[in-house]
Amino acid sequence: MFLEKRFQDILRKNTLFEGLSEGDFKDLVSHTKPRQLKVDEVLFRKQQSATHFFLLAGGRIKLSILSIEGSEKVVDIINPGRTFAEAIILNGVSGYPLNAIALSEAEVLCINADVFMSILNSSPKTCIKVMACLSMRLHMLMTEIDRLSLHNATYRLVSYLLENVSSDEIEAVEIKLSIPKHVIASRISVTPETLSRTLKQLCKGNLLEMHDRHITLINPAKLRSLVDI
Amino acid sequence: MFLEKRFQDILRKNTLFEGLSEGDFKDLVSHTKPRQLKVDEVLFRKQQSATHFFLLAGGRIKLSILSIEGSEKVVDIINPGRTFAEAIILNGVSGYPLNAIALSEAEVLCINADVFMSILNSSPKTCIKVMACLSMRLHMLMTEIDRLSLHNATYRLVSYLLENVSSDEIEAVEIKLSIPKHVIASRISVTPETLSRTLKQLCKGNLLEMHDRHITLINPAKLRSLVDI
DNA sequence: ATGAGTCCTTGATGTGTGTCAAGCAAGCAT
DNA sequence: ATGCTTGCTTGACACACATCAAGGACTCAT
Repeated sequence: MFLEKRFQDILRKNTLFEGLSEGDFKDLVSHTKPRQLKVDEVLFRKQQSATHFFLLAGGRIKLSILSIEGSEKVVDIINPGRTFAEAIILNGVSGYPLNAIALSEAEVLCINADVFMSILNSSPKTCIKVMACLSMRLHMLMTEIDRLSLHNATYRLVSYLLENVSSDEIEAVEIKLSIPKHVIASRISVTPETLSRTLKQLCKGNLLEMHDRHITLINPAKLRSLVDI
Repeated sequence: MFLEKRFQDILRKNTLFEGLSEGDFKDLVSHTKPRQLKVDEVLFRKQQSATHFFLLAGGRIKLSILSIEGSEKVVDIINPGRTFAEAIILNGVSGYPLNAIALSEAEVLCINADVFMSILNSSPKTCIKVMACLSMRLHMLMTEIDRLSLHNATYRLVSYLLENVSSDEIEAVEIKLSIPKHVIASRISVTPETLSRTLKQLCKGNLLEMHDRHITLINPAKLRSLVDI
């Protein structure tokens, strides 16, 4: 058991592992390695064989795919504490279906897929936890499809912003964007130009204020009413 | 055990249940009821409490959500043999996140969620199967998001059509659409008008022929090259 | 200081797709 | 036959958003 204590704590806190027996957890820990990433460093590429899944300990990571013309679409932005690629290893055979690239300096825990699978095979309780996690992610993706197909750029931007504040916020809130705007643009499937213009429009409508990466939601309730169904 | 033999066979063949012990399977069967649906009949509505999930034995069912203005978006079209709503019951508390409505006369098997959950709790093997199923669905949703955000109407239509033919088909293939075109339009997130125009364009480009609901893919390989990344 | 490289903004222009409106064909009830 | 409904098509038009092009503000290396 060589993994630093702080990493072990992070692992233990994650929903995926909190149900594990002490023995299973030790087993998992002994097969988990930390890895440091520099900005733009690639954790894994599409098609690469999926031997591990990951827990982000620090920094930001983008999951992205490449279109024919070479333009990049950011499918998801991973924040610290979240696992990713765990859905993929359940399919066993195939490789990663997308790229994982560091947006900033980052620290990930690499969890051995085989070890995790053998733990699942012996513990229904963990299985249920994992399934709950998967089905939550499914639900998120469904709402994402919802957004993409039913709504416009303003809607997508506003709901992205609102994800970053607690849902009962009434007062004005300031958000500090931790990633470049063009990454957010890709995340919500618009061009950087459109994002810029949409933000400006919202400012003009007195719904938010903006200074560089500091965005103040002046009236969260009103913004929420824009996107609620 | 009152369920008709043919229904039991359909259940047994599904990947979700093929790993079950004889005892568990009998248990499940005794809590599974068939249900007949007429065209446009509602199996369940959004928000309704999720007590069952389903296996389609015959006919077609659409899963859809409603936008603010009342327009409908078809999220998925279920074909016979597929289970649906099983991801939802893992979340326990909440209700169905979408509507399920029959596109034709249909026959569904209604599987009791509680019984299934208790089986999961005792059988890691089944858990893994379910997880594989969930993660496959995750993967499908991701490619769906991919399509929606990276590509245009033609792309989405062509890949929808290609889903209906085996992937090694070289010769011309005829497809008979089993559902109205406007449902397909909603499925691929375009209006019926756009679908009509796009089909016409593909005809003009000698990529397919169309007579009512009979569509002939003249050159599947060329179509595939349109959508492959 | 100077130049190069990001990141972001802004304007001009183009285009894909939605919207509105009309019409045709087929099926079905009266 | 007549009218009604449903599914589909077609044209005219509008608009959201992408694309192209340029420039400003900032950081960093030299």
